[in-house]
Amino acid sequence: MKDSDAQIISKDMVETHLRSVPLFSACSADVIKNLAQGAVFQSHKKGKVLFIHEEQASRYYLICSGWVKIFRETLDGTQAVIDILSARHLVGDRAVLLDDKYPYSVEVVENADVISLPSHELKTELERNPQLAQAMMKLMAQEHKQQVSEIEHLSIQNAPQRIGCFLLRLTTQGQKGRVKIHLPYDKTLIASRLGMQPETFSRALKKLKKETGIEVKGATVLIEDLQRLSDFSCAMCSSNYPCKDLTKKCSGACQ
Amino acid sequence: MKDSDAQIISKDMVETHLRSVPLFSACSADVIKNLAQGAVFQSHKKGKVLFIHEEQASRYYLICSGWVKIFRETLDGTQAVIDILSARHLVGDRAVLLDDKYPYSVEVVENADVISLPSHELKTELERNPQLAQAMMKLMAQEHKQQVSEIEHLSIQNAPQRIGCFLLRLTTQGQKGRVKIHLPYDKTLIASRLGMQPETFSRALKKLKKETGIEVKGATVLIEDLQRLSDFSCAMCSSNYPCKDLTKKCSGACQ
DNA sequence: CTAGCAACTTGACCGAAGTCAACTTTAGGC
DNA sequence: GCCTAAAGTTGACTTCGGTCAAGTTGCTAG
Repeated sequence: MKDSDAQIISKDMVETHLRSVPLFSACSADVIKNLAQGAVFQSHKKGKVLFIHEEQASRYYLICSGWVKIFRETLDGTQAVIDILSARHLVGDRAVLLDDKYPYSVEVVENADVISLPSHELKTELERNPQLAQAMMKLMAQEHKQQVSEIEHLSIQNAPQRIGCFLLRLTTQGQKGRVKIHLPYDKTLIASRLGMQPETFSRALKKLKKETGIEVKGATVLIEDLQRLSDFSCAMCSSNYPCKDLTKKCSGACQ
Repeated sequence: MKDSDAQIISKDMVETHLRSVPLFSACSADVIKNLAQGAVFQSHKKGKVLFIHEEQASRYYLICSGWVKIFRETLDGTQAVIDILSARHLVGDRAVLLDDKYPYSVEVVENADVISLPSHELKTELERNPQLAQAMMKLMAQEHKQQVSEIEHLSIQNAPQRIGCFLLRLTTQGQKGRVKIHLPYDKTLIASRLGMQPETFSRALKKLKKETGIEVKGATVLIEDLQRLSDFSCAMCSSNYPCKDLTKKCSGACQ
């Protein structure tokens, strides 16, 4: 069985997908057409590696569905999972700017449809299109903020708090009280995303249940009291203290 | 005693400092002049806070000398130190792009000369100057790479390895064999920069001595064998495995 | 030169998370 | 529907790093 398929889909489809990316949403039809040159749509199975760390970056990728894992790996196989991305996210686009090697590896972790795009078109478009460059800078500044949060979480939150924060980010803005959520991918994967072992995840989730009254059944989590979960998780998180005040914007704040 | 001084220094001086920043090095004299509008040069003592997390960002800062600490803080006072910057670095410039609040606090940790600059001029210059925008994107992509490394280090390196990596980054490219280096700031501060307690730092450094044969006397560290230190520290670091091969570029690689 | 204080070190202890192994549950392929 | 493999859980144990307390060192202001 093949673990990937280069499919012929219409140019229109590719362009529709491109337009769905926040970075490109304000681009004119012409710009989208340029960016779409040389695009290849592929359906990948779990396990497919899109590219690896230190490989020269010649293409970048748009995730249309499924999930991909961004990670780095030491010689002995220890992995550090940097992030896990889903639909409408780009990956590998940073290396384009620097004409450099990819700074990490990317692997499909839930069957994914992906559009592979040549770096060159994006690079030239960024050079001649100030609006796009502006959008790119904003996107990067936004992601910088999130990475700073990530570093903070790794350094000062304990395992149950990191899980709590993760759950809160799965809720949608403005929800209150009882909320039911569905874990987007394997618990083992969530564990590595949060920088802990599966065993630790399992035990920490148990502790979180006891501390915040959430209920867990398989991949379904019932949060009995959002505020209580937020109080517990955000105690060790600087994200604007209103994070504690769910009526404002907890889930958004914990970024 | 005042802990800061707004000094009148010549416009020329300010412009010279601006030109020393990699981001601005390729800018024309006119652009530099624009950016320098409303600049204020200040000498700050240790402890001075430049700005705090969640404050609306109206200015950004250029460090001319000394050291400043970028950090986030929870309600109970626990700090996560994100980075520690010195001369020719900008801080607070990301928030400019987003017209947003600062995503962290910044405090002077070694008496520092700082130039405070209005966000507005940078923002308009980035909008109308594609070369500058291009340079900004490259800078951000570069820093993104470093932050990914930071996340990796926090998740998979232990305390002695993180210290080893820090020491390696203090050596200059291409050095070999015996190297003498000077710690740039307090050990306590290095400890927090590396996400550990001062006691842990002290013990981990002792362990690093035993494992790699380095010698420590106050703030002076004598690395007997760079390769040996690199082998030990970079075992838990994905940064291009040649990192292990110092003849190439270890210190640069561990970024 | 000296007093005082901050930085640093060391020891004893504790708790969080990692490791290893055994076991249960779940989900996908035939 | 059954079988297998992977995912998840649990227990026992270890290790690393944090905490608290008691030093020591070293700098600096007077």
